[in-house]
Amino acid sequence: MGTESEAYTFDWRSVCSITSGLDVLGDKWSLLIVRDLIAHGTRTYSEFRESPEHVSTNILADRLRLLTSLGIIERTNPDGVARNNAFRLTPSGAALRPVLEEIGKWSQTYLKQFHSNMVDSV
Amino acid sequence: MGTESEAYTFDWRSVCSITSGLDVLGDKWSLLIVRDLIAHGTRTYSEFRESPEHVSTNILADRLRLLTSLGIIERTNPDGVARNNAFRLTPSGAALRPVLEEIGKWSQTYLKQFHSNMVDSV
DNA sequence: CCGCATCCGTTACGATACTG
DNA sequence: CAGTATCGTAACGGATGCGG
Repeated sequence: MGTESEAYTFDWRSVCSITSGLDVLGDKWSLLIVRDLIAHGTRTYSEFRESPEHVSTNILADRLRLLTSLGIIERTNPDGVARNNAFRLTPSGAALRPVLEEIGKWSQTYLKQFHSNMVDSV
Repeated sequence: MGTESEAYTFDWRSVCSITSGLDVLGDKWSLLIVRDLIAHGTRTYSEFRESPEHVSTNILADRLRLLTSLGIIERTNPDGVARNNAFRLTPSGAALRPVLEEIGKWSQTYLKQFHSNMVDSV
């Protein structure tokens, strides 16, 4: 298939806003990219790779493309070459902070019994 | 494999609380089960199936088992037969309400341009 | 009927190797 | 350094079967 792609086509499962949010963000990696950008401001491809969860390259590239196409993240130098061209949050992406905060608070309260060495974040 | 199973074993990707939350809830279905229980109080297996997203039976059974094993949901009649034995939220599950609210608010603000007939919920 | 388990084709994921 | 190609594995999703 094409090496370049815009136009992610979404199959929205229903008109429910929660469902639609999960259609986009309901996976194990997308919100971690947002987390890294909240924590660090900008982040290059290889810096994302250094995060402790160690996302694989194809998943990372796919999610960066997806989040970019939805206007959640963007390149810091849109017209530059990819090399050392970092990503940052758009206002849409920055608005995900409360989602991450609530997930973090819930996990610390209700998941610690299953995962004792858990730690704060964001 | 076994018809009965407790003991879901989790591979926590890191000590980050957000990551751990996504290890558990980072998929397209688990939080929709929680949504239905917030909206309706209790819900039987077949009632979950009637939700507009139409989860398939094996996924639903798997998620109900997972959420139960983590103490997020429970049977209304723990010692009764499965038939017409509804599920409800535990305090842990009820505490996920702010997560769903934030996802819903974000989607209504930033996803409506991609999904115009989206609607409120929870 | 209701609550699943099983089967099976399709899609997504994940590790690694490789390229401009 | 920023990805893409490949390929084996796991998850998903629909259909169906089956016991209670």
